Amino acid sequence: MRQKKRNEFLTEVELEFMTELWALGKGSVRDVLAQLNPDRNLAYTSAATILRIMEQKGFVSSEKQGKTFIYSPVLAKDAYQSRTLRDLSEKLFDGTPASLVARLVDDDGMSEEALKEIQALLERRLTDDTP
Amino acid sequence: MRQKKRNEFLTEVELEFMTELWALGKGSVRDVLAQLNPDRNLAYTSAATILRIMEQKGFVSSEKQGKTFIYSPVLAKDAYQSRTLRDLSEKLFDGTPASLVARLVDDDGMSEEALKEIQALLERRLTDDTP
DNA sequence: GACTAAATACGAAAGTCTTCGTATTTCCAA
DNA sequence: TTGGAAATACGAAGACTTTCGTATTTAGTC
Repeated sequence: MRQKKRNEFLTEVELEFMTELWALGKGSVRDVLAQLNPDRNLAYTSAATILRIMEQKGFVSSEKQGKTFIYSPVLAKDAYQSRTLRDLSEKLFDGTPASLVARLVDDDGMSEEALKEIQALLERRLTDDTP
Repeated sequence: MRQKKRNEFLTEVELEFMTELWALGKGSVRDVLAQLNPDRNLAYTSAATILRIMEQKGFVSSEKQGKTFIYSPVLAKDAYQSRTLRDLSEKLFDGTPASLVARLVDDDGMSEEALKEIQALLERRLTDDTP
């Protein structure tokens, strides 16, 4: 029927965990659990399972410290951000990143400051490494 | 165990279908199916099921034409793009859209043309509606 | 009104995701 | 060295997604 899918993207909970690991640099199950919103109320074993699966999928690696696994991101946040934007641009913005930015800029949420910041980035990018 | 989640986002297949409906304006099961990549090889009944579920979820509406349902997007593409960007910005870019654009601009995949296009957008936005 | 091709309705199957409980392993302190 | 607390391993349950086959409904034709 349905074929197995090899997904290069994090699930919702995996992203939640990875975000904490990116912030921490690395950490044990308990470390990550401690970073989550207190209302989260996730069982310790659930967190352990999630990290174990993330390692199976290759998103994190681990080393033992005493009897505890210390997990580290294999995938850098920058790289994952790029990967995600590329995918989103393809799937929802006709493969043209400019239209993505257009939508973002058209939305009200952006301050003049933020707009200028981006403009400066572009300026730099266009002048710095033009062949 | 796990609580029901009321998701405002399209699944992968739903997005695939919605993309065709956005392009078509509206269409029957057969219309949408005809737009998909020929290699897709999806059974007619599968497509019908997907659209029926999308209607249950409120993403599309339908009207009968003869014995056929004609489906229309309820959610506009623009609005969904905004919704998606807001979510992505929150979850992966610390809630600062500027950092999202920064990542996009730093990536190699972008042509000078695309960069300039974005620059023009920002220019326009900054000059047009500054109070 | 009955027939038939086309459309819809629905349930089931297989995969993924998320959560947790139970069982097992492991370190270390007494 | 052994008892126990803490950690890991694993299976299972329940929700969701995607796909399709079978059953039913329906519009239009003779």
